[in-house]
This record gives sequence, C-alpha cells and structure tokens, in this order.
Amino acid sequence: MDSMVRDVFKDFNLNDVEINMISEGLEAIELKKKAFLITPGKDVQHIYYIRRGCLRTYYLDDSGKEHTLQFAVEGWWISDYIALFGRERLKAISYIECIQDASLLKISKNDFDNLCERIPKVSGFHIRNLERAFAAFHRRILENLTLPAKDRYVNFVKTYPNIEQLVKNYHIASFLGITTESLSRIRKELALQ
Amino acid sequence: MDSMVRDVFKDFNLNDVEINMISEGLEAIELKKKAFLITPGKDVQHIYYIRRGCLRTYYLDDSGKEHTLQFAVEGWWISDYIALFGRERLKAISYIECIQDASLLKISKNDFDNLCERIPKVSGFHIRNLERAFAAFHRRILENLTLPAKDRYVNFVKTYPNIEQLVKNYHIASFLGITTESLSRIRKELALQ
DNA sequence: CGCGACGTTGATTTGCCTCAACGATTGTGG
DNA sequence: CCACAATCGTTGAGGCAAATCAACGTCGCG
Repeated sequence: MDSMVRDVFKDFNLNDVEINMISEGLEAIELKKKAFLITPGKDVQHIYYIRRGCLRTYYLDDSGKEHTLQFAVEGWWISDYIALFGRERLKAISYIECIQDASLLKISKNDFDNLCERIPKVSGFHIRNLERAFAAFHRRILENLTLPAKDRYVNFVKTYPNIEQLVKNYHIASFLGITTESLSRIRKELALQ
Repeated sequence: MDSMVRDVFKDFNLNDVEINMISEGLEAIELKKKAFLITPGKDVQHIYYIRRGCLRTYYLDDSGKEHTLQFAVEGWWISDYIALFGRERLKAISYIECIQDASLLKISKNDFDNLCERIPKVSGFHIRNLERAFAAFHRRILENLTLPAKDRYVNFVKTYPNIEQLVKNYHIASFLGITTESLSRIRKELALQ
C-alpha cells in the first residue's frame, strides 16, 4: 500500500510517517467492466483514485436518457461530487460505471478531511487538484456555451485522445450533449474532409 | 482591514496573529459600474473577494457574442480561473466587468498560497469553497445537458433571485447560452401561465 | 428633449432531435 | 469455433426548438 501512496502523491515528497498515516484510511479495490461503483440513492462517503482502468459518471434523466458528467482514467479521482461536496449532504443522484476493468483506491471523505488537517502536503495536494479541475470546468462550460457540436467533438478528441478510443460512441455523445445519431453524422463529415 | 478579514473568514475563528498575517497581503479596492477588473491578454495574478456590489465574467467569441461564465455578488470570489488555476499559467481570456458599484478585497494568488501553507484554517477555508464550487459546476453542466432553455431560466431565477433583478436581460441570456430574443419569448410564455 | 442602449415581436432559417430501419460488431452458449 | 442474439453504429425522413435577421417600442441618461 505504501508504494501506491507514494505514487499518488508523487510530486509531494511524503515522509514515512505521513505515508503510514495516509495508508491507514485507504482500501484497494478491484472493479470489473460494467460494474457500478455508485448508483442513485446510495449514501456517498468516499472518493476513489484510479490506479488503472476507466470509469464514467452519468445521470439518468426522467425520459431515460443518459448524460455523462465525467470520464476518469488512470491518475484521476472520481465520485458523485454533487452529493459529496454539495452544501447539504445528499444521496447520490448519478451512476458511476466501470468502463474498463479497474484498480481503485478508496478513501472516505472524513478520513481525507482529517488528513488534510493534519498533513499540509495533503491539503496542498487536494487544493492543487481542485484548482485544476475548477479551471477545466470553466473551460468545459465555456465550450458548451460557445461551440457547435462538431467543434466540441473535435476538441474532445484533441483533449482526451486516450479516452476517445476507450469508450463507446454513445458515451461520448452523452458527454457532449448530443445524440448518437448526430455524433455519427459529425464523424462522417469529419472523415470526408 | 482586520474586521473585514474577520468577516470573510467568519466561520473559522481566526486569532489576532492569523488575522494580521492575512491582512498584510490584502488590498481594498473600489470599482465603479462598467469598469473592468480584468480584460483579455492581461496577466492574472489576483483573486478578488466581493464585499459589496456585483460583477460578471464573460468571454467574447470571434463573432462578437458574449458568453457569461459567472456572476458574483457579496461574499463570493471572482477571477479568471482558467488563467489563474489552469495547469499552465495563461494570460486572461475573459472580461470581468463591474455590474454594480463594488468594494473588493484583492489578494495575489502567491500570497494566498503562502497563507494556505502557513495557516491551516485558510487552507480549510479554501478547500471548502473549492469543493462547494466544484459541486455547483457539476450541477450547472448537468443542467445544461439535461434541461431545455425554459427550465434552465426557471432554475436560474430560483437559484439566484437577487442576481436576476440586478443584471441585464442579455447578461442572463448569455449565461444560459441562449439569445436575448429567446429569453424574451420564454419570459412572455412564463408570464402568461 | 433626443439619442443610444435595451427589450420585444415577427418571419424565416437551421442545427440538432426524433423516429424508424437497417448494417456492423461483439459477445455468448451450444 | 461457429451461429445467433444483443448491442452498437449508421443512414434517411421529417419535425422542432432556438438562432438569425429585421423592425419597432421603450426606457434611461446626457
């Protein structure tokens, strides 16, 4: 477990004591493709670090359509952040589904908060991640406001080339906010150019 | 300045030493309606806390259309987060415009990072804010994916009733990702019901 | 008062959706 | 390992929500 922790925090030069403290709250889990990490209504208490594999968070609306909020691959964190980080603690509203067999590290938000308080490097780590994610979200919202579907797809492929090859067509469509049919047509158009 | 700091961090019970440390990096500034805090191309080094007034961040696309990323009122923080929090330090890409005469507190990202390292309460404060904002962003993206324009407007009014009365119609339209004409028609429809 | 900024309304266009049918690919049990 | 089914992706026809273009009221400010 210690070497995993060292890997997660690789830019932060943790000492042995700190690594031990962190390891205590961690649990390694394996997840098979198509398995669910979280489903709507469940109590969300944990954040998950992805050592290997690929997952996605999606919301299922009343009419049965899926809307992909997030993909996550090696080195990313995933959870139902609306439930976990919101002002009021809510139950999960989304699904988190395994897209490719995955190895995860699981830690409770409580334990993580405690580590943040006790180990400045951990809070530094958390802040860095949150800030970067924050910038990325601003970008995504801006793109959604600014660009037509075709350009959003092109950007997606450019930004996440590794994810594009891994996931289904309709996963990408639901991430971009379009239908599979539209995405299919967009791809055709791009292929012709 | 000290009482202002106490006010910003009111849930965190700072002691006098901490308050002094924080005050050192702060600068109070006043901004008149229609003034710009940030314009594209500028170097972004600061975060701004709003004590009074209202501002908005918007992006101007190639075709001359405005896209509002964020409104901010009393008690909120504002900056060009894509530039400030992104992986690479970029120049500003957006405008931040004063919508209502404002009193701000200005602090450089550098100073703030240092305070985070030296005062756990400050990093706790920052983490709490980032996490909440993070959840809010997830919500906004989900809404944009899920809901038609009319429902997004209804939600906006419900979520930010104070902002709705303060800003121009076309500010809201560009926040929701629709045209002023569409918003006008939506309002008409809602008024009839 | 008069001008410019803002909001509304109407006519038309368009990007994307919906519905439907049909290939292609994947996975599974015999 | 093949056969078949289920899942996934593509294509076409038609429809709709919202954009565009254009004109006109209205409000606020110099």
